[in-house]
Parts: sequence; structure tokens; C-alpha cells
Amino acid sequence: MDKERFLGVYRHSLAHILAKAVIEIYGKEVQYAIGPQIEDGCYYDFLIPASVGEADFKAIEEKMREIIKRREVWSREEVSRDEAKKLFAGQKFKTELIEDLPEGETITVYRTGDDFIDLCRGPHVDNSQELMSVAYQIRSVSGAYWRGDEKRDSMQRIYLYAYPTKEELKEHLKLIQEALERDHKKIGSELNLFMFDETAPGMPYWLPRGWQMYQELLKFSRELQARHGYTEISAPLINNKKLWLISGHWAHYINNMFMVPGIEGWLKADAEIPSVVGDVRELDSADAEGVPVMLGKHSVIYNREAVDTMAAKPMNCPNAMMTYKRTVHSYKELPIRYSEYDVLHRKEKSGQMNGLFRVQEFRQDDDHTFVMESQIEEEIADIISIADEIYATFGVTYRAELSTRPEDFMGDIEVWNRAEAALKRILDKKYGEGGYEINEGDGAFYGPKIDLQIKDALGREWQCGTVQLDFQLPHNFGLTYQAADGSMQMPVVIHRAIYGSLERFIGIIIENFKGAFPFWLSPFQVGVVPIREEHNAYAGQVEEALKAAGVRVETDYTDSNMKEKIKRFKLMKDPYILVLGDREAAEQTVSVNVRGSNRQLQGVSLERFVDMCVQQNREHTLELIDSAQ
RNA sequence: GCUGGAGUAGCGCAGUCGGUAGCGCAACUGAUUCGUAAUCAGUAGGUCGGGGGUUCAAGUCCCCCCUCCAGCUCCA
Repeated sequence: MDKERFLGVYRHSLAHILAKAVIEIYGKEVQYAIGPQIEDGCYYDFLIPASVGEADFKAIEEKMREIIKRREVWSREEVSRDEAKKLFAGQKFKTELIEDLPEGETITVYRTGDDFIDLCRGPHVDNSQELMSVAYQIRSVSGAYWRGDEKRDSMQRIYLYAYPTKEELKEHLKLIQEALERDHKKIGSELNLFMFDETAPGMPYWLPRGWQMYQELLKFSRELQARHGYTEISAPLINNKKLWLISGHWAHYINNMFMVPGIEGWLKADAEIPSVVGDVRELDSADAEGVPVMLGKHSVIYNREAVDTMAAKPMNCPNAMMTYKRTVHSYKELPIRYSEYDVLHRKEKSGQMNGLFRVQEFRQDDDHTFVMESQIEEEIADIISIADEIYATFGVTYRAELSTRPEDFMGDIEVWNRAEAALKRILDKKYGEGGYEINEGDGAFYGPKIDLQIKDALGREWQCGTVQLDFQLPHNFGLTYQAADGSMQMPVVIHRAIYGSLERFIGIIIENFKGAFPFWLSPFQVGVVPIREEHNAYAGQVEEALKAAGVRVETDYTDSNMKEKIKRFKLMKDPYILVLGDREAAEQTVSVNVRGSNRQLQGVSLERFVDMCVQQNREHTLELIDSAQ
């Protein structure tokens, strides 16, 4: 049996054992739903009368062990729909699953011993004893909605790690531990890169060291884009709702926007309101049921439909449209590329935030390019070449995904077809046919898109870059350009970002590099350690020489001993630590400690060391130069 | 928003049955002037996330809220 199949059968069988154990512990009223295998094990969704916590894990694991030891026989049966329904009477999820099975499909059930039956396609082990040697451990319990729908039952999902042997399980737990050690929240705090405060959830405070990196990323993006003909703009952070009405955000995105009340909408109320909808998610739903609410005397309420209501921008696009609209445009001007790095705000439901990966305030390396349809192909090829250069600089690989026309598309189907064909031509040429994924029908209603997923040092994938065609906003804003024949035509807008959000990207590279950044990106690039106070003068001279060459250097002039000084810079993961004493001062050299090795370069001339630094800044070198040759 | 966990000095943590809030690192002061990851001694630092309640007494028990974490759902 090949490994894939082996894992599938065993993990899936363990899910059944898990369900059986949970039912034996918590009683027959447990509703069990589905228990698929996943990447590192399996899970099972339950509706359990009690709430399961970490304290219960051991009992469940032991119950599973006990069940396996019973060496029960597993049997497969084919049953009719009615028989199946009878077998699972009282199990509402199973009943729903059975009802949803297509007519004529063979329904199979598996029994484990006499007292447990599950609806399942299989295959499974023949006898529980085959599971005797597999290693498993409850990973966690978490909430999950029945069929992923937040309006339906909220269930408890119990996750299991499952591997064929104890060694493999151990190996996996080690990898998890490794990921934990790379956690950007932990490293970000240790390296003084950023912080959060409860008064601004999901909005990072960038500390000096972190902001330095942030600026380097911006600088790199700006340099690269300037070479590719981009022009940068900046636009208001808050706009009147009029703009959001035109762009469609007021109708489709309002619950994710931070509102800025004006003066007009404030009302003093002292009345009974017949129908108040309390759940913000249902505000736009026609059949949301309101309840009568009595407002207290002189309550202050706000009517967001007032003419002077403003909102913080969640996206840059509408203002880019406005910028384009300022003058008339000729086809000769296109493509026009407006890049911007403005601050965006998106209100998230609580529980959605996650360090820098998901925040409420962020910047993107955003751009809106206005092109003629005939220019799409060439423009996107250029965007991909930018992405190539940026990702390569961080030493990460990526793959592309194309999402095509959804059912509720907007615009001319012919335009869609031509645009999708153009995107496919580019991707075929770049990655070879089949060298990228196609998600049919997954595009936005306003245009097809290409997503770029990067793969980090642990093999985890992250969505960063995105290139989206947009036929809708030019329409909403009435954008035009004058074509060669004198007619007025509508440009196509290309939205694109390569880092994605700077915040998320920094989170990813913190984990990718484990805080040991390439030289050009390091908050401080060189730490200088004078051995004794009498060496401070020479240290100052070295510091000045480096600063003059644009190198970010920090020097420890305190009276602590050199070991402590070295330790401090090592903990900050400065790429180079210079140790300066009598010898160096006399010879005008530096002794260099290279990060990540115990290697010391002795007697490097100051001039040579400055050159090494300058070269790495200029070339955005990924690896540290660890030789003075 | 949902499920489960957590919040005690700047950071990492301990705090038992409800009975005077502690340890390590960091900080500060003094001594030490040192050749590659922690010199020694002393000092200071707390609305125990916020609010309410129970009690003679609350970090500890109860209720509400906030924030964070692991997931679910949604997303850059």
C-alpha cells in the first residue's frame, strides 16, 4: 500500500475511533457530523452537550486507546436511503448528509464493533488492531460552523495529529515547535520592531527598528517601480460617502469601513424606535427582524446617511479613479500608472486579527494602471517581471493562480474572453502551460485576476501579490480616453500589489528569516563594540565612516564589558558586530563578527569593510558577505 | 461574530484552601576597565486588563466588558 493511501485509511479510521470515544464519554446525545483527514491528521465535528477543553484531551486519548485495544472488527455495508435514515435517526447532520446524496448513489456505512456506525465512503481498516501502532495526539479543539456557514450550528471540532509511527509524530511536533519559534509576534517584540495596544486593535505601532525596515521595503519598491515607469501619488485617507456611493463600497463594503461622523447626522432622540436591527451583519438584509427599542431621554444617535458622513478608505482605487478623471486623456498617454502607499483602514470582526498577518490599519504597495485593452498583455507581463525581481530578492519562490469569470460577472462577455485569453497567454509563456493553477469562476465580478502565492522557508504558502483587471470602476466613474480615431473609449484598470500589504509581508519575512534579515533590510546593519572606554574615540571614527556611506550603525559607548555589548547586538541579530580595541585602532582596521557563524574576520581594513556594506545595500544581497576577500 | 485558552513590575513567569503580591532578566546607583553571548554589590519598580458583585477579607469566587492567542468563518 502506498503511503498516501496508508495515511488516508489510517487517519480516516482514527476519526471514527475519535467519534466513538467522544460518544462513549459524553453520551448518546452527541451529534456527530463529519470527520475528514487533513494534512497532519484528521478532525471530527461534534455537537456536544458539554464543552471540551484541554483538560479533557487525555481522557479522550485514553478512551481511544481503549477502543483500539478492543480489536473490534470493522464492517462495510451498502444500504438504501431509507435504511440509512433509519440507522441515523436522531442524528440531524447525518440525516442531512444522507438527504443531500444524489439519487442512485450507493450509500455505504461502516460499523466499528456493534455499537458504532458511521456514514462513510471508506476505505477503512478491517480491524481496530491495525491501529495499535499508529501515533496520534489531540491537537486542539476549536469552533467550526456546520458546513462552514456562520448562520448554522456552531460545533466543536476536535483535531488530531496522526502519523504511522511515534517518530513521525515527534518529527511533526518538532516542525510545529519550529514554526512557533519563528512566530513574528514573538520575534517582533524581541527585536523591538513593533507593538500593539488595546486602544488600537489591529493597528501596529512601528518602533524605530521596525520602521527602519518598513522604510527600506518602501524604498526598494519605489526604486524598482520608478524604473518601470510608475508615478506615485497620495490621496485623502477619508472621503465623503458620496465617493463610496459611486465606487460601490457604500453598498458592498460598508461594514468593513471605519466611519467618520460629520455634524449633520447627530440627532438627539427621546422616542420609541419601532424596529431596531441589532446585528450589524443583517443591516442590509431585507428580512432582518428588528425589535422595538426605547431610547433613553436625550440619547444621542447618528444617522450615517447624513450628507457629511465620511469614511476612512479601505482601498485606494476610488481616489485613483478621481485622480485619473482630473483631466482628459489621450490614448498616447496610456498606460498611466498611479502607485500609492497610503494608509488603509478595514474594520474586521473581532477575532479576525492576527499579529501583522491580519490588521485593521495597513499600507499596500498598491498601483492602479489605466490601459487600453490592447495593452493588457504587455502590462501584466511587466508586472510579473517586477514580482519576479521582488520575490527573488527575498529568496522565496512563488506560484501563480488565475481566477476566471464568475457567474455574476459584470460587463461585456467578449471583453472578458479577450482579457482572460490575454492573461492565459502571459501565464503560459511565463510558467508554461499547466505551470499555474486556474480557478474557474473564482474571479471578482468586476474582472479576472492573478494571485501570487509565495512559499516561505518552512514551506508555508502566503498570498501576497495580486493582479486584478477591472471593467467596473472605470464604468462607475465614467473614465474615458480619446482614441486615435477621435472616439471616446473606456480604459481598463489594472489593480496590483506585489508585497500585498507591507504589514503582512513584514510578518512573513520575519518568520521566513527568523529575524535574521538580509543586510540591506536589517534595522541596524552594524553594531560597534569598543572594548574599553579608551576605544570609544576610534569607535566613533568607524561609526562616522559607516554612516557617511549610508550604513545603519549603532555603537555601544556604555561602560559595560565587551561581552555584554556583543551579546546585546547578537540578540538584536545585527548582521555584523565590530569589536574594536588597541590593535584595530593602531592599524585602522576592524574585527568583524559575522552573524550566524562563529567566524571572525580579523584585521579587515575599515575601507574594505565599508565597501562590503555598501555593496550589499546596493545589490540587495540575500546572503551576508562573510569574507573580506 | 463563534468555540476553546490567556491577561500579575518594561519582558519572561510563580502565587496552594480567599488571609501582608514574589522570582529571574532588564532598569537605576556604586564598584569593576575587561579581546568575542550574561563582573559584583545595592536600590527602585504593582490600580494583579477594566467595571460591578459576594465576603470581616478577593490576584484568587460570581457577573459584564476589553485585549491577545489557537482555530472556524471572512480576507491583503
